[in-house]
Amino acid sequence: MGRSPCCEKAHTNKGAWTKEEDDRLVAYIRAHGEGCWRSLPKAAGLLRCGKSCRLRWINYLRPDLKRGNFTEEEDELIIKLHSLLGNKWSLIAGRLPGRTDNEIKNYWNTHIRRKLLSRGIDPATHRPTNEPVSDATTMPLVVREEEKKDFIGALGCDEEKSTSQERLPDLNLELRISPPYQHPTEPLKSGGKRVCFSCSLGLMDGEQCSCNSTSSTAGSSNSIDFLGLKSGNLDYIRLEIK
DNA sequence: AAACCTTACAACCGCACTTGC
DNA sequence: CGCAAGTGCGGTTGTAAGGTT
Repeated sequence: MGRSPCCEKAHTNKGAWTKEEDDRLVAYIRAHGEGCWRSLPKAAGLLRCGKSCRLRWINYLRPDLKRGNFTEEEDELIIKLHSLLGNKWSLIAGRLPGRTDNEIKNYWNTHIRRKLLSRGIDPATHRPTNEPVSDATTMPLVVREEEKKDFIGALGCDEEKSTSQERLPDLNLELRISPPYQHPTEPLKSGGKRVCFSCSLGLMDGEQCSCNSTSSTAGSSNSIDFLGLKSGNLDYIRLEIK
């Protein structure tokens, strides 16, 4: 017996949402909060599938959505994050406040792909389109042989100790993006300034941000080039390995 | 003005993952 | 441990709007 359908398709509306449906959904979520999407449509008096309600809320009705055109800074950030993360739209959206994964995905497919192609860059690999394709160059985060050694070294695992028969331990290469770690009690580096994540990623500048950082304005020569996002020379060696 | 084409984006679908029993 | 339900994600489709012929 297979999985039951997520909703009773015979009794649900499809297609574009009406103003009345939007109002009902917003009113219900304001009163009861998000969650339990499966039971929400019935409780809110909507003839919609729970998934459809969730999508409508997340992508269109949420009050914290930015809407409007993407800025040049957002464009560049999306390109750089995509080169790091690939088609992980939800992760990319997590770095762009007020933007949704669906919005970024659509924007990528309609605008940025073309923009990169016009620059002679393959949007899938982020490499020049005229560059010969090989296994070592097709994936954004492929670790080449010489770089594997760096990884092993960074993990504190001496390769010489592992015989060819010995199986290397399974590595969890789940990547987490975070600013360089600074211990709260450690003396401050970088000219006595702490690193602000928003500023170093270019999401805010020193004046907008409450970090009071004067040296972290996007583009400033004093600011940290986090993972090479500013220079374009991606530095995944510094990505934290769990 | 009409037909056709292109673009943009909302919405759907199916699969994978997580969680609870 | 296995199963089912619930949820989230990414790929794809449908269609309205605008542009071109």
